[in-house]
Amino acid sequence: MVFMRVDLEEIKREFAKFLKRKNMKVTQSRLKLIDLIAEYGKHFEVEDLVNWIATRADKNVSRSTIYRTIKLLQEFGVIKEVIKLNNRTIYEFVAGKAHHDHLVCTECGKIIEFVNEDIEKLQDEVCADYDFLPSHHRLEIFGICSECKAKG
Amino acid sequence: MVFMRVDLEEIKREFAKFLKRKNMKVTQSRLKLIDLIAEYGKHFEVEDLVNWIATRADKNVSRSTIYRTIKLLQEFGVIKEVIKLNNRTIYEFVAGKAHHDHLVCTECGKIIEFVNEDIEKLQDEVCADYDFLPSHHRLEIFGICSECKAKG
DNA sequence: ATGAGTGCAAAGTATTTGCACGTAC
DNA sequence: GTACGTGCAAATACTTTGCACTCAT
Repeated sequence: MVFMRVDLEEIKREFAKFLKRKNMKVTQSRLKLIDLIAEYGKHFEVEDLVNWIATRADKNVSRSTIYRTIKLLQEFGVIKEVIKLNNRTIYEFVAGKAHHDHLVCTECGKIIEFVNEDIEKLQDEVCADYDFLPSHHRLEIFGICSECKAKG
Repeated sequence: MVFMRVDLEEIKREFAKFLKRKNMKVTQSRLKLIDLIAEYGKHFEVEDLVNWIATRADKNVSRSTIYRTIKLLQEFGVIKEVIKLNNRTIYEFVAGKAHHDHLVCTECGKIIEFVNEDIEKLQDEVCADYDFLPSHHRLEIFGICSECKAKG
């Protein structure tokens, strides 16, 4: 269980505003899903999340609604697709976190986050060179983590 | 039609060696696929490639063999997964090319390649900091390209 | 009240696999 | 000759969608 430093209630209030701006309804399911994702943990795959939620008799949200809401939460910005490896997509709950990139251990699957301002700056320079207007980016470095390296 | 500067025959000879090293057979299909991918063009999605190949009565290779061989070609290093966007995977024929990263226009789908040695160096530094042994990486910057920006 | 949201099951995509036949070695 | 590779069709995995019912406004 990971405790988030962010205020979930605050996120839900902001999400409600976001929905209203889009003339969409503020439903129980949509708000519940934020709680559920926060409780589930930081990184997740949709399928695992769906199965986990299915075991919780109290807070049922269906597979379709989960998929539909995840799209909204991505648009809202509280969730991001972070890793695309093989055919798996790993999402991340990023509320209140600065942008960061990832080191992915191909041995044990561990995901290490890092921030490097210089890399970000260089990316902006590259974009400027190509007259390209960046909206977001994804940097994944695959390899072997310290622990797996030690194990051989 | 993109003309490759690399020598396809040379690549096929090397791929044959690679297969022999793995005690696998050097088959017509496996070699043909290299020609077909080179002819098809630089960036491709498997499904499009499969459909295009299906139209060529002379050089048929089945969907299963294409999927199976693409894995081998990735392992061999002549093909890379470059973009993962939505549920599409775009592969790239990278023979004889230096490593590079991509700017992806979310408007028109155009892919611009760039190389930035400084970014690569900084990545190595990050890995060193985390005692992480990198094998490869993928950097995708999404945004609007110059032309689409001009169009509004 | 009414139109958007939900859950279900069915339909789509993309990819993998089991099996009988074909081919490289 | 024999094991590996291939093509086919079926299976799998993930995601989307049509529809009847429900709920937010």
